[in-house]
Amino acid sequence: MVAHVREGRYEGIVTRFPPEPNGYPHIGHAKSVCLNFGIAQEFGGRCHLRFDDTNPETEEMEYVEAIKDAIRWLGFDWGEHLYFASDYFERMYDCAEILIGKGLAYVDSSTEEEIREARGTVTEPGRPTAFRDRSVEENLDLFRRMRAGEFPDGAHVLRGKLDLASPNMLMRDPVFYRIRHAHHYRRGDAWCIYPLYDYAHCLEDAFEGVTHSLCTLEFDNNREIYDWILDNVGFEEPRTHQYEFNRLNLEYTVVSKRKLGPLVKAGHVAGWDDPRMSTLAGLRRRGVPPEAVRLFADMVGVAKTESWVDPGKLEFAIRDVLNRTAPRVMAVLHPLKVVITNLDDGDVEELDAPYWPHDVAREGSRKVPFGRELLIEREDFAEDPPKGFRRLIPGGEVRLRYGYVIRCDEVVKGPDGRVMELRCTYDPDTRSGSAGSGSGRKGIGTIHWVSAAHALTAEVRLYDRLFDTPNPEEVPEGGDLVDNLNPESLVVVRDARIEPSVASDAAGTRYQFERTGYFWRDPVDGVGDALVFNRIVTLKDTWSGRAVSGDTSDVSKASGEVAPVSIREASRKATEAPSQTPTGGPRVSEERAGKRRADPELGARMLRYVEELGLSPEDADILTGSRGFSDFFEAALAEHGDAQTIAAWVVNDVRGVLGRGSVDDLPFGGMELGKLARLVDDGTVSRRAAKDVLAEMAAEGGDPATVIARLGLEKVADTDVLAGVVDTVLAAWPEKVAEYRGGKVSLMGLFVGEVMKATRGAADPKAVRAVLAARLGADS
RNA sequence: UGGCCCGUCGUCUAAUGGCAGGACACCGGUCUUUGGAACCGGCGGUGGUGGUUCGAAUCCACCCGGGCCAACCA
Repeated sequence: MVAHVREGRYEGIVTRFPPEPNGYPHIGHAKSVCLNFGIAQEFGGRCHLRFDDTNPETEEMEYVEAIKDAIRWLGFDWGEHLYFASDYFERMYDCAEILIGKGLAYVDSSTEEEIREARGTVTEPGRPTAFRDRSVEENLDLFRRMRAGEFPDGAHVLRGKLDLASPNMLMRDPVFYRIRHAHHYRRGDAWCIYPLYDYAHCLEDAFEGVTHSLCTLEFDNNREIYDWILDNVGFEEPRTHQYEFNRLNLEYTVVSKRKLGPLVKAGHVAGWDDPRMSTLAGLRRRGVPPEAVRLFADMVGVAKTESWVDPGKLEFAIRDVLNRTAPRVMAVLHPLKVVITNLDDGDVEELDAPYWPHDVAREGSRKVPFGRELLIEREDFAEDPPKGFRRLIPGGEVRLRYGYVIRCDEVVKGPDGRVMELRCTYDPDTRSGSAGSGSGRKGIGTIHWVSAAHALTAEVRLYDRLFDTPNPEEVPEGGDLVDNLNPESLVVVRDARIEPSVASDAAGTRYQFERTGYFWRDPVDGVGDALVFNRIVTLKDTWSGRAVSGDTSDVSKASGEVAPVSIREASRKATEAPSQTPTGGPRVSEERAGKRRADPELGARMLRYVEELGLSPEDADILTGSRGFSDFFEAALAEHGDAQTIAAWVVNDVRGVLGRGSVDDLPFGGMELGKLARLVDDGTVSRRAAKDVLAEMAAEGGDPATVIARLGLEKVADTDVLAGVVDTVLAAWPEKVAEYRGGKVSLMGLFVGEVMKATRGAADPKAVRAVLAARLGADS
């Protein structure tokens, strides 16, 4: 795409996000949205929002609104470029008539079953149905009557007339239109024929002037039809082209409308916007800031390899954003009463507590009341502390965040032995920020707290991942997705206590509850007086992780639990399993062997290449894969004479420039290759530069000597000349030279490469290496 | 089983045939009135075997592994 922009191939970049409005968008869609809108932004182009609503049976207005909401929430704007595929039905219809007129589409009156059956399988070609050879007139007539509503559902379809024997199943006369007397959510009953994806999508892109149509990997096979339709309808270059990227897979979650829906229906979650859902509505309700989703999309990137992303990455993105934007307040989830014995009932001090830690450059603070009765987190006290415990213990001290150091003098227990209350004394000289605040108490822990008399009671919903296996969709025989649900994905704490300041905060404020995580008020259940908080994400916790791995490893071993293996690694293990046993015989392609059996002459050449010419069986195999290829080799050999050299050129380099084409399409023949090889031998051109010459010949044709002259690639092997270039290069990379002399010999490639670049590939690399070695070895 | 796509640190992702780099995770340290954040350091990778080349993650071959395709869904 960068290349397209540089070449000026398109006037401007146009992308599109093309959802079907048949469900709620999820985090996977967010990746696509960020990609499409992000590219448009980056290249100064535009991105369309287009609803791909060609299937009247599944689509609803509710979903188009949900999708628009989600995109706006993510922070993107389609401006005036809002489109609906259903608005293009008339134009699509016209295109179909063009195809019919060209004899490239026909009305098939077979049943669905018959068509499927006649399509063949991946190993057997398809065969025509009885209607494939209808006349243009008959097809046109039938198609018009299909539109007019003369036929019931399924009576006819319009199919492209492509190639029933294509190895690509999608090219075996795909269905373009089907009859559906269904009510469309936007077009009502205006149409009773509806186009299918492969037919419609490329046209939609083309109508809108899209330049880059980005879709997920599984549409790879569809690209062939995409191009076929556009070419045959008559769209000319520069037109839209399809490019594929990897869809987002997130471990421990499902990213699929099809799988998400049943969870909602069965009541395993509270709805499409349940905060545990991977829907954008769910993420949004949970409190995830949109900026974090965008950051996450950037972090995972795009590629063509199927990837499974660790949800820890999303969590990192969320924390990264919230750390900078969420004010700190204090809340106690599991309260334990602390009585400050050297304070009287009426003693209340308003302590100043900044909203931001020292490393977040923001201003602001609130008052937190401090009095005789406090509440601290139950787990911040331990009668029998583990090693390294830095919180309150009997007789020990701890600092109250923004307040004083207290000492635990007495532990009061109930009849059942449960700790009911801690009786402590505070040290008035240690108020946070005061002169004596740190005196002699380095290394002391700090805990959060609230004043019992002033704290507000709140419900806090602690969310965790919805599933407890990396790939929830992978279920054993007879199992169900539901079996993989994490039973602790939601823990509700009903009597948490929170400092009173939050009552007056703006709606939508995201907080950090110090030391416990990021939270915000649930936008549905937490409005008005109802204090209901959702945990957005925990804080990173290096302590409990350590404690857990230390304490419970034996337990998990005993219970037979196996550490979850990542999906990628599992597949790699499978790769390694079969031992690599190099077979004794030559490795030849079965396909080419077949061709040789069919053409005895090729078989004979194979034999001759190995026995007379002394080529390796592998090379001989490739060279005899077809008559054309073999002829090319022989023509080159006739010109040059050395079989090894020519074989290497043909096998490794000619095939490289060929791409998908055949040698017969090359604008030069074997003879020219032979000449080129001779020019390498006689020192006219370096082998390296000769590759560039070959590429040029493949692109423009021509005689090798002429191309060399035109490109100015005559070999430079003169030591003095090279020495000059070498010195220039070394002078430009002083620190690399030092590293090289320090032992990093892999840098030689860099130097050689730079010299080659400076001479545009004309230098003799062997000579360069020699000069370089001399220079770098000397004066060290 | 035919065709197509894809294999780079545990994970995600870079590297016109020329320095295998970044991020997350993990481990260690510094700092710290959040066991947070920040900072510093460490661990760790080109699926395999051959070939071409001065030089291969990149080009060629074979093998291994993964994915997609036989809806009148998208």
